[in-house]
Amino acid sequence: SPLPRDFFARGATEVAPLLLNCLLIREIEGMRLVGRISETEAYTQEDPASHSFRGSTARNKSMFGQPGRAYVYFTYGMHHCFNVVTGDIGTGEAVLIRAVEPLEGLEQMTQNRSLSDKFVSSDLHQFSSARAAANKIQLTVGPGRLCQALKIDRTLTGADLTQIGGVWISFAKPDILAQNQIIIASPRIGITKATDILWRFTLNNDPFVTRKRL
DNA sequence: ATCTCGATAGTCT
DNA sequence: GACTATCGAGATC
Repeated sequence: SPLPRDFFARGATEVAPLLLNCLLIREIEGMRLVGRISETEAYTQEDPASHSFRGSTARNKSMFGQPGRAYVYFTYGMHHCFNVVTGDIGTGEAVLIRAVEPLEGLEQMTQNRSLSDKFVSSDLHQFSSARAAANKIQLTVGPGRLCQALKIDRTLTGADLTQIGGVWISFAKPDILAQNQIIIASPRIGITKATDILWRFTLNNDPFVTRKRL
């Protein structure tokens, strides 16, 4: 079931770690693609690294809108990045989803990523091999990669993530506390400002992260 | 395992 | 005109 609006109506730094292990669900063309969120980053309005730092613009205005909706931007001329808007209306905050573990629809994700059919379909049979894990990482680990795998682009900006259908987010599975997992905070990736702030969140011993060294 | 670099187009100064 | 919340290939160790 979807996370409620209240979940997102808090600061990005609070929401970002809580999104770990929640399910990102994409429903498109009669298909259902599911990933477990494994890496997030918080961006706030007072944060020089944030798109919202210099105020609302045509591109980032959804960051200042209703919490629980999507902000998807296009960068480096070829990649999309998927964000979850947080905080009260009028505050420019969001959580960047940097990686998920692919759970459902792996064959479709493989096609969306333009990877060879053998690449993942062989994994379905050799499920626990190291090769299978490495291939899954290629599928959805990285903000640009997961958007390509889940067919997420700018047209989804403003999509309501608290409502089933299109793109939405479901409660954590498994529950972080129940699993005795530890949340790790580390510097955000790919930015040049505010690099000392530890607003990137991952779980200990989770292989579905963009960098092993933290 | 870690690095360097090029691709490519939208956004903002 | 400069920069970019990235990725993949190729070089180098």
